[in-house]
Amino acid sequence: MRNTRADVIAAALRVLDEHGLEFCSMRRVASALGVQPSALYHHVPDKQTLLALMADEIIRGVGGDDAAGLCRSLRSALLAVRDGADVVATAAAFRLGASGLEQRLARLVGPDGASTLLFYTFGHAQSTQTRRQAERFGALPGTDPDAVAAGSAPSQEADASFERGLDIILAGLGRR
Amino acid sequence: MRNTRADVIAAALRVLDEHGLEFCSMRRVASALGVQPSALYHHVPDKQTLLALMADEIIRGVGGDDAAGLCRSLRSALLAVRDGADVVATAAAFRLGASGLEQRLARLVGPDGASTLLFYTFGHAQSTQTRRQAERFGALPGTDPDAVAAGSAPSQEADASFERGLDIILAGLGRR
DNA sequence: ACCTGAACACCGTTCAAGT
DNA sequence: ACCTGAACACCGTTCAAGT
Repeated sequence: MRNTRADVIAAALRVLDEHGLEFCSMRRVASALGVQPSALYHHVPDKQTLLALMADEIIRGVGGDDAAGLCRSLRSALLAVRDGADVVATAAAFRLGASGLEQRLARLVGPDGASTLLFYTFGHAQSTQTRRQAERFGALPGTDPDAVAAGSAPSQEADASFERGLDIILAGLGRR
Repeated sequence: MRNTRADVIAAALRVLDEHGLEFCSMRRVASALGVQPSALYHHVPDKQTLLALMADEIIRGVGGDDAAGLCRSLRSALLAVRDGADVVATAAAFRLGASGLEQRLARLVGPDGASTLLFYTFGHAQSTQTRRQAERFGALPGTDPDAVAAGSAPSQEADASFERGLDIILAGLGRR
């Protein structure tokens, strides 16, 4: 037995994190595995399914006691791998609601609160990752080069911004 | 003068609406225009720029007096063309904040309120469009076939769901 | 200015065939 | 069961050349 499905998923996540979603092709995953592209189809029916399996892996272990904790945990899971928010958001649209995460949230804040929190969390994470990549090679207007070089200022402000938006939604949920 | 940049954008939007983002390739836009693929590069530097121009066109005319009206107007613009939410969300990430729409919102509800509302509106619209497409050929679990056939029930519930989430965020914003 | 034709370096996926 | 090799129908983009 040369490779297993778990090997394929792990290799795909490595390629994703190193090169980004745009270059995470079946052919590249295959070559990262030292195998022909066609070999992947023995483990996975198609690319869409592979992306869904990657998404499951990315959000595996997300948890928390309250709504805010759950959202923070989800957010940090999405930000842990390059383009993670994109991968999970796209895949979650097909497999309804990110692996029961929506149900867990719904139990805490109701279905409307759950979807509102999820849309916000995914949107904010996607925006953060897009900005990160723009800074990586483009020098975004209005960005302090030193702060970018330090690598801490952008994520610090992103964290604070996320908390402020979260507070707004939670305040709205409390009003009933 | 055979074709202008506006012709290219219009053709691209037609292809998008008929076939979806997945099949909205430079080659298909070219053939919709009766022209060779390479001809497009006389009007547009690359595909990413064409998508940004399409996004500008999609949200052209979005407006409103208050935050809720602005969000509703944006939402209906996104839903008016197939995969519109995806196209605008991706392009808006590069050209900051959907053509000053974020600034307009920020003036009404502050910067955190603006981004929270935008993340929510884009996320909800994307989810609605993904569901629509799943229903189009896959029969989503838990969906009433008659309601799908009628074509009104899904969008009616989507509208109501959008309003409920909007209310939550606006209530949270009012609390300050 | 606008377009053609040909090429380059890629894609996802299928399928017979090997071990 | 797992993989190779070759093929098919696509991509985005470049570039010389035509009118």
